[in-house]
Amino acid sequence: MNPPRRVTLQDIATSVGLSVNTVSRALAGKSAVNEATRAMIKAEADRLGYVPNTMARSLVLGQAMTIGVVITNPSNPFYSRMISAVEQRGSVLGYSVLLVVSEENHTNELRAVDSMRRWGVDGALVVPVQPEVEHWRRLMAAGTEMVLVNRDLPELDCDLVGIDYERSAYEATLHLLDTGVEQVYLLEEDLQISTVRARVDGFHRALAERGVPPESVRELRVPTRRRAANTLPWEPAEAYELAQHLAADVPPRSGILVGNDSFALGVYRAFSEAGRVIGDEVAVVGFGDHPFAAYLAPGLTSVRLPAEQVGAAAVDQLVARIGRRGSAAPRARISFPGDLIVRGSSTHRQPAAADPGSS
Amino acid sequence: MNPPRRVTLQDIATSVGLSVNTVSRALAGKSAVNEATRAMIKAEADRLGYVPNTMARSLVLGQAMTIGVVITNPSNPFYSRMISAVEQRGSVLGYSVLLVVSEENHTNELRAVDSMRRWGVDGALVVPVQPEVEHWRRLMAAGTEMVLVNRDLPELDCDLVGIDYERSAYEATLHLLDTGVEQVYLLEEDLQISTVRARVDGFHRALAERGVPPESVRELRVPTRRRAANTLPWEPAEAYELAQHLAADVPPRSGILVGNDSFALGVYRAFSEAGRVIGDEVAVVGFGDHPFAAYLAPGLTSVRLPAEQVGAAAVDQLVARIGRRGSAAPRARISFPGDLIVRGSSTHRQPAAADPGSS
DNA sequence: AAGAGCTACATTAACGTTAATGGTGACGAG
DNA sequence: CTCGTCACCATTAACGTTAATGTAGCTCTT
Repeated sequence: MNPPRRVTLQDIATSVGLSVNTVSRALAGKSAVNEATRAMIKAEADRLGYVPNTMARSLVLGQAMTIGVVITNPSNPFYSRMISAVEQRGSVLGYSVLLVVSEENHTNELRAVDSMRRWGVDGALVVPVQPEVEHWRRLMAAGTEMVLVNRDLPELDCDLVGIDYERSAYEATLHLLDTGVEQVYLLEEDLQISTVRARVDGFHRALAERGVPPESVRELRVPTRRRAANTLPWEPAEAYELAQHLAADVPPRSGILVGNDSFALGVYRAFSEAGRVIGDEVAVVGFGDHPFAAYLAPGLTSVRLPAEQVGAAAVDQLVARIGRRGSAAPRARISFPGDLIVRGSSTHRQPAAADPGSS
Repeated sequence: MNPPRRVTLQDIATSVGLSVNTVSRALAGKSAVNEATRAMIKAEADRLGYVPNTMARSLVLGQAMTIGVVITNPSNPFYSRMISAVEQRGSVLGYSVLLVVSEENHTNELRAVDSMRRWGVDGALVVPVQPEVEHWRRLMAAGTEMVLVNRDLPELDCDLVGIDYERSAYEATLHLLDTGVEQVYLLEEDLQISTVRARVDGFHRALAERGVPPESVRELRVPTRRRAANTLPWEPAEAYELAQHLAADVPPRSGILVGNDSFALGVYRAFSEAGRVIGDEVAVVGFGDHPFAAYLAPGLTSVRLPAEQVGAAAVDQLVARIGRRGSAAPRARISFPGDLIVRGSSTHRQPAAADPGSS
């Protein structure tokens, strides 16, 4: 009834009457083993149901064949898609994924660093909660390769794989202005992170380029007061409350750029309740192209983010770093473009498009 | 420039002039160590920046202090919330999380089993892709404790922690009937999994209890032909196409129970485009209470699922199993009730409720 | 035919940790 | 004074794997 003891190389060795090392080399496909012997050993290994012990192997090889992934919140569609890609790509390259969820919480980040160090992961993919960097510095100082994902930490000398939010916001804003809006609003997350900063920059660049006067622009931050422990960090609820005031004040021919599609949900509801028509008198553009974006009425114009590409590229970059350990390669910054998907929410004075959205 | 060699017990031992074992016992808080000596050792450990090597410890202790989590798709809000809870609860109990994403793909499940066995995880939390069980049987036979989450595998003698979908569907259907609908539709996932079966059962029980005649009922399966590798497994697109036909045929005073909220998105769009009013002539009830449910127009009535509770309970159950290894405790089946959140989509002949939804 | 070189295996050591067992000095009891 | 006890620490072995080194037997050379 006791759990069956695991089959080891020793078991196979005893069974076939050879040494442990020969069995190891045979199964590892190395030379200096007679092919007939190798076949015999492999057959016996199969028969006994041998599975190599990764812990023991990692211990002696000095590499864990594991990458740590520190994510803020898997409920964010961007990150959930990214996790899938990371796990898939990692497995192709022979790496397992050790997951830690920070929930935008600094204490959890410290826990993550501790966990990574204890396991001796070869590298870590990190979506940081701004702005502390000391713990990450410790992790890197301990010899763990690290790649930031999506969010940058300017103070940290570390690779970054993410999205060109500045350009995406720039293009989204231009699109908003092209629809003929006269008043422009920005609804952003109230977080001190690089992604928000980049989107705000792109927003400003577009406004400057088109000579939009300051009085035609208003920037708002949606407070991210967390309600419970396990709620979404970017609740539509917060945006909804803010948008209720907006729905009462906003003049016709207005455009709203929202930092993420969840906020857009709140805006939709607030404006709908106020009897104001999105896509007609008010244009809305979001970020993330969440699964629901194409199915709202009207469809939500949104910037599609290549989360899978980001995840796969981040793994590749990290594994490359692991490969050339120690060599102080210069900091890499890989960014992917967003893709503006135009739908009914930003096609003024037109009925909602029938197409679920295409690039 | 080379990565700094990791600090080991030996380093501390040499530094303080004691044996490795004494240092180990001192740091482990065990007896047979002078308190003054212990303090001195701890100080030196801190000074050198010692971090215990989990691999080495796991190897000698014979337990990995790791639980494997095999999830089908983190983009499903239910699973993403569950992952968070699992990771959090696991960390409290001292367990790390090794994540594998199956993407509803059997090959990935085989890969997951292999990974779990190689790592020698103490236990695994599994959301299975029906209906093969052989590989799971192998995993359990190898001594890995296992708990199924959300989806059951009747053929497997294994704990299950999930949702009482039968009861939830029963109640949701009763609610639908209570709103006065005369024709009832069921839109379900086309998957051979226990959750779908349970919901269908609950649906039928409610119909039977109210004596709804067969000609007033229609059951439809939304084909889950995967479009690309990394799309959602339950794309609203599939439901949308199906609902387009429905929107043309469905008589007034109809009710539609959909297996998940993503499908509801497709239904909303199809009916909206057909000029039919949800919540007025057609009632819709979904499953999952996805973040967008409260923000659609009208708000989507949906069954809220306690994903966090399921995740935490699954970890607890697994850890309990690990604790009493080998003792063939009987199969446990823990299920949590869903919570029907009534919103505008199922309040016939009434304007959309102003409240974002409460239990 | 003897040394060189090769093949095919065995032996030994190491990775960092914990558990089991050994040993030494101080102290108290008889 | 001697023996046992206890506190404290050292020594040894073990977990399962891989790498480095050792060795026996064979073949090839000259």
